[in-house]
Amino acid sequence: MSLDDRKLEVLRAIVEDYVATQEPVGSKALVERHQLGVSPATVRNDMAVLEEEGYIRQPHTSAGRVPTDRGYRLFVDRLSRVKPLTPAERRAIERFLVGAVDLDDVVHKTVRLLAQLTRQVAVVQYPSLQRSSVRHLELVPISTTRLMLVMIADTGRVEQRLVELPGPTSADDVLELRRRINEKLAGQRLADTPPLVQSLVDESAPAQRLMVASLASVLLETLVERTEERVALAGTANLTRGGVLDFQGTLRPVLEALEEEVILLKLIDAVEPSTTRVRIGDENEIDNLRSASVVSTGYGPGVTILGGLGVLGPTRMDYPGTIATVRAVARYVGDLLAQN
Amino acid sequence: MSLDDRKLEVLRAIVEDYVATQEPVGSKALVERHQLGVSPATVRNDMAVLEEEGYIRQPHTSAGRVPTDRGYRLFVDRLSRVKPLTPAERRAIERFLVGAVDLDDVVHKTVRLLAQLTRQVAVVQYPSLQRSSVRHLELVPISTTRLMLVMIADTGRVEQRLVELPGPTSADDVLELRRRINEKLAGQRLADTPPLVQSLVDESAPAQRLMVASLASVLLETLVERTEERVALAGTANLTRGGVLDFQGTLRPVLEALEEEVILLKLIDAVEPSTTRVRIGDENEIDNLRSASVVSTGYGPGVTILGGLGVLGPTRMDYPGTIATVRAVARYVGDLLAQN
DNA sequence: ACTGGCACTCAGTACAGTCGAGTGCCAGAC
DNA sequence: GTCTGGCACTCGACTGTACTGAGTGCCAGT
Repeated sequence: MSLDDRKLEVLRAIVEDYVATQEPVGSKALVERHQLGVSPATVRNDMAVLEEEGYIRQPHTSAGRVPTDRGYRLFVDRLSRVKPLTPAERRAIERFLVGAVDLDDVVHKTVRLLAQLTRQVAVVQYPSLQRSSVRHLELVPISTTRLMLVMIADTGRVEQRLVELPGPTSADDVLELRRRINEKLAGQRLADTPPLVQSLVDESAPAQRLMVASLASVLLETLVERTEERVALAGTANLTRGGVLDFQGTLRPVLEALEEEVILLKLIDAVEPSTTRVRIGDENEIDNLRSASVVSTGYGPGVTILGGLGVLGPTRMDYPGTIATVRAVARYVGDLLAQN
Repeated sequence: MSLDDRKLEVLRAIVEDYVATQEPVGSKALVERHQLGVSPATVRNDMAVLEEEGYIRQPHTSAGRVPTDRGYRLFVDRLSRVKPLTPAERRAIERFLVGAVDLDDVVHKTVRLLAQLTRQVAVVQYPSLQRSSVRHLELVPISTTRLMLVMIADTGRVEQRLVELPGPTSADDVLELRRRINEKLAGQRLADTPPLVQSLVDESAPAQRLMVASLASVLLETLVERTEERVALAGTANLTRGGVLDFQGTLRPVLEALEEEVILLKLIDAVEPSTTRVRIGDENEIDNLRSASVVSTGYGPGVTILGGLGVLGPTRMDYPGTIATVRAVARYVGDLLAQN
């Protein structure tokens, strides 16, 4: 059965009012606040149908209606247009990078900006290594049997790892290796490096092969296997807005989930820039976040994806506004990083 | 007026019971649970005195007593002995570093361990740059007018910054500069570098002086001015233990405070290893944390301080246990970092 | 100096009654 | 067929009252 236009209009009104007031909304209040052109009784009938279809529900008899996850879903998909940003928001975004000196700085400023604008918890992934290229590899001798490997990516990310060598190695050998390694890998996309690293070992003089191999294994780990991407988080204090009502009484599970980097990454994992993903309540795979919604998107110059970012809040959130902000910030950060 | 031994014993009993049960403790329950050897009536008299002196208070008439900040202070200073760690805790600490591959790893594992053992919010500062030495400086050309400066400290910390050059610079010049800069700075303590950096500029050929100067300014910023130390945080979910009772009803202010790195650093700023600082409730300088307590100490090999670490929880916390754990972890991390 | 006894206080709980927002349903109007 | 006004009904929220019991302060007695 399909819903006619007025019923959809009623649903929209319910979502908007509920998001604004955080209180179940009744038929009378609804006709007063919106120009629906019909009487409360009619609205009641519509509500009954909407409830039957699972878009809204009553917390208890003799209370108003509240949208369900499914109701929000319909609202997001068909009933909301993206809200244009206010000039103030626009200005905030443009001003936020003043004095952003390096990648860390950009990411931190971005995540705080996002948290502040949306008044939710914000998550920003560092530019993914998978999608970056090697700019330079540096080998710094720590002792005769230890090296520090430093990898600089074109996105500005810097990763370092300690390498234990199988035996003493001369400074000259290290220098020579450094030259070869850069010759081979600089400019390559990280995803393409594994065979190159292997060839590096194969082409080594027998005397050095062992040493090169131990370096190579750390290198591979750093470049590829250690997919563990980094993320920044801000705005957890926003979880306490709206009292204890959201998140069914306790922040516990939400805070726990936010402590796990793996979970954060799942929340915002790669979506093409220009598309925005909205996960509402139960749609979340993570059990602890069944009472939350996540709005996320990818960022990067043009259509390439460097990483993801997004916000997390109660299902009762201002979806149009949040989506608009997340998109705007993502676009801005993408362009900004493209400049470097 | 001084308190006789039994009154102190009563205070200790109150603190211990309250921490365990989180409920105001009355005179009857007290004599039942502790061998005080006197009757409830006597205890009541003692309580009246303790209350008059400000060590305990009644949430309301006809309720038991609750320790005040002042009461906890006395308890910590004079009534508690450091609780020995359980074997399980001991094992956990010893096992935590398995596979810690670099500094980031060590810090993250430490902060999680600390949060888990104390069941509080844990904060760990990265080894302070101020107290580190330069191991190596690397200059990586990005374009003819841009360099990336990478500084590797002996503690394993790596800092990077982008440098905009005043004009095109050849690769050879960069290499030469790299050599000179390392010759001058490698092995030096960061705090001692400013005059050396200046001399580097002064000794440059006039043609290069401008370029060196711009590098030098970024260098100084990175090494010294940018005192902004890094911290890691874990266990915020622990704030929700004990219901909404702790932190007078709302986590808001606490979560807000924890978002500010500057505040976190203040919480755990340098105390000599081997001393432990305890700040109880109102003793905290930060208004948002007036309902919390912080236990912190410094870590480092021997008596040198590399950084601070600590935990934050409700004033109603298990001080002896927490203090013991914080100390043990600090000592362990200090030794661990000394090995590198 | 300690104790037992006693009157008192007051948060918490349980219960009954009222209020009102909101509903579902139905007969009638358009 | 669709909408509306009317009406009876439900039930959470609030109010007032009464009761309970943990805990107290004080005092007279040992």
